[in-house]
Amino acid sequence: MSDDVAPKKFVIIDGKSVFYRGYYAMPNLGTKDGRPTGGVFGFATMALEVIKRLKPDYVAVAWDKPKTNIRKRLAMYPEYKAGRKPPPPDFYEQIPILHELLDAFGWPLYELDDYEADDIMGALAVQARAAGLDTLLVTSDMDMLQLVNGNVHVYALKTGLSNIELYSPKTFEAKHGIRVDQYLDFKALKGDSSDNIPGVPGIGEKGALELLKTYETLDGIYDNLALIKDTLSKKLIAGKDMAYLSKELARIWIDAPVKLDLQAVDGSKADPIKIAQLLQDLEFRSLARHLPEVMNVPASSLAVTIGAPLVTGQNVMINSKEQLAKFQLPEAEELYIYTRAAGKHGRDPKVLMLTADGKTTYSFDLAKIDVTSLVESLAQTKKLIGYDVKNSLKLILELGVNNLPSVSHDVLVGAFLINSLRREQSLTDLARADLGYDGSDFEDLDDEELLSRAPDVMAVIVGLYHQQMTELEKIPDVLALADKVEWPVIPVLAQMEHVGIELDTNYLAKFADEINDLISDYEQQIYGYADTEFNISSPAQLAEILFDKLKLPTKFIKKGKTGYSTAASELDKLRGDHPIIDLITQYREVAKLKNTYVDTLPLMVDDHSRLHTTFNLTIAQTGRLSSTDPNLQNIPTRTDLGRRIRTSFVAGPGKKLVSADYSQFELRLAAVLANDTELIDMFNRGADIHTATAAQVYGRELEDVTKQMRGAAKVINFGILYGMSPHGLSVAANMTNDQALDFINKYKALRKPLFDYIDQVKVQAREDGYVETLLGRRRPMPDILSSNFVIRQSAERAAINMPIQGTEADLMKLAMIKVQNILLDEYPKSHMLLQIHDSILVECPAKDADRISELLKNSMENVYKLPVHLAVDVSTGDNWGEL
DNA sequence: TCAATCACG
DNA sequence: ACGTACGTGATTGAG
Repeated sequence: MSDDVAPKKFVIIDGKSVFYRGYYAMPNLGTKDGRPTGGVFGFATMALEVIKRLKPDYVAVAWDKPKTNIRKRLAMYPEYKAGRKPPPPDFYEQIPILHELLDAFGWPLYELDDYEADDIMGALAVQARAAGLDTLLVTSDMDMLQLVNGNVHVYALKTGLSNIELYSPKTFEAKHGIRVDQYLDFKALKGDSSDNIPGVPGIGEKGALELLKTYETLDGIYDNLALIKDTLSKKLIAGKDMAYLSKELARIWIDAPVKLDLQAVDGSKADPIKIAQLLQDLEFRSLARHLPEVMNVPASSLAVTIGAPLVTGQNVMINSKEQLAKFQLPEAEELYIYTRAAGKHGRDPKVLMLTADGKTTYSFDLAKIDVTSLVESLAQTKKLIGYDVKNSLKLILELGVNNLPSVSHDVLVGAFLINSLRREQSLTDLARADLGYDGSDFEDLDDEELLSRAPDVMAVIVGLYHQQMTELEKIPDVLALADKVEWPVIPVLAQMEHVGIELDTNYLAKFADEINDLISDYEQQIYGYADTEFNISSPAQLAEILFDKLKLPTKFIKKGKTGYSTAASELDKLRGDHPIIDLITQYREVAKLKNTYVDTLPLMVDDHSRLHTTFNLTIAQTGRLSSTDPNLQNIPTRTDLGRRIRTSFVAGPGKKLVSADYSQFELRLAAVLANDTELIDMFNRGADIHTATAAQVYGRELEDVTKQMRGAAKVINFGILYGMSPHGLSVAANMTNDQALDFINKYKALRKPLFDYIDQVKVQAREDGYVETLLGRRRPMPDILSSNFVIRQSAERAAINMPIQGTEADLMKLAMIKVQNILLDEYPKSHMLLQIHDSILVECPAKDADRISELLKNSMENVYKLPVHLAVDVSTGDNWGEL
């Protein structure tokens, strides 16, 4: 292919359909000062994609006039497009912005009274063909297929905002069995509910396709009515007028009085600087960043608009003993720090960088020098500001320094505290999003490159820190939470991750043998019943065996996208129908244990047989920790077999494990948050809360409460914290819907303050757009105003739960800080090892076990002044399974 | 990469 | 008519 032969490309965008996409996909998108921008964002995203992918020479945008009266079609059929709702006001607010954007691109907008966008596109396409152009129509409207021919192509909008795909006639044919030129006749028969085009009553998609496959065209069908069976031909005769009317309604006109002016649609007039400014103003930062690449212009030409280049200072590289000996820590009390370590669990320190203000950065090559004594002095005198400071503190611990500096700010955690919904987590992502950084990924640099770019890294951390402090000062509660909880917990977690927990791999190896025997035993039995070997772990294959081969009843079984569910809750409904069900359940239990724990945990221990998890502070929307690699917060406890995994977690030689659990932590906190004095009193009297609740709901004496009553009360006591519905209760407590409804009503009357509180949280979420914990941690709740019922309800349940679960998380962190302070002071050989949301696990010298138990109970129960008594249970043993 | 499943609080 | 309890992470199979 040579350039002089290739025809020029003319892209015509169906503006409104693209705009609508964005408008509905991102209903909440807006600038900080409140201008809605969802539709514009959709259009801008698509516009960049069009430039990048289609590389057009000419571009035009077709638009339905806001008050088009589409007179001609209405004259034919007054109901045309009836029943369409007008778009809401924030739709129109965005139109002037769109005009600005089009102006920057230099793309003309074609709109005409009495003509729909379709017709304008049709007319332009025909004229473009005459001018020898290749025309690419970008739209989600399949009606455009009418226009397809050798020079006119349709690009369909696929899912997502920047996804366009050539809608080729061949694919169309393969999928539907008719050609694109039969599309208009197809629509004439089938109709279109969205445009209110009637079609032939009684004929739908299937019938229309069949007829057209046989008789080619609408005329062909009516010429051969005699050959069509009676029931169908009657419908066709009755609907003949409607069919031909529909055809005219759906026909795209090509005679709209628009004149294609190649000068006007010349795509090369786009002004990258203007576009960049506008995108920046609309706060579409990621789009702005991609602009240089999309428009094929140097990034530097747009640097001023898409983000000020980093102000970086000088780099003082320190990679020899001599240089290190001369080095003196800067005077400042607060130091910025960034570190990198390599190897399993960061065992191998590589890079350290420090600065007091970003002007002079000291970068240390840890492969060449030992900074232990430097780091030691750091610990005594400095407060740190960094990115993922926990990681830096672990590097310090790794060097053998146990006295950690305190944390003054962490830009990773800070970004999360300010907005937990944002996706950016890596340093590079944060720099790009908040500082307009447009360089390469810091994470991709090798150690040497990273050292040489230390001033950039530090400039980013300094920049993020100042930006975040400005934000945090506007939300003093969150700032206080950061200072009291979030920063101080970081060294605690660093220490826990560093110490790790011992795993008895011998015990686990023996358990593995048993498990393997069990698994092959279950496998053989299952294959026997199935009369074939298959992959029991594949839900697809399992469903086939159960429901096709064994013909088990599917009446009550949930159906997902991929077929019938084989989840435990569904299999439970089939118990008793076939012995294979119980076997599958048991197989799953042991297979899970084997794959997730027994086989994998031993591979992750260090030289001392200890496991080191990572606690993440910036994942859980409620403020809880999460644990990864391995996750030590979901070690089994609910079954006998599972508990044996816990047994393999042991105390080191001469030591004991002590666990301390808050009892009914969340329900107690709910009582406090709702100020439900009766519930608080019950807790403070030391009552069995579920039995007492059941007695109240059923109007019985305590001793007359049956197991079942208590069980139901327990379910709702927990369910209430998650916004449980009557249906949920009936399933979980195994009662009928009516019983559940009745139960909930009585409970509501009994716990009025609790329900008032729940309502109030929902109101607050709607008014403020966020909910918060007792200590001020926030969770944004954008979906609380969703027009989608299901999404809105789900947001309401999350909103109800967050203050409770989040306050639990906040207080637990406070308790850990308190415990750690005492341990460091008085029991330096004792260490917290794990936190599992409402409990902590401590390892201590055997002789200290009793005192540590007492200490934990005391510190945790008195962690925060509350009207409710917080009860903590402690227990001691040689392994976790005993506790 | 996603969906399904199941481990925990 | 819809879907049905919050918050996580790891593994597996399949596209």
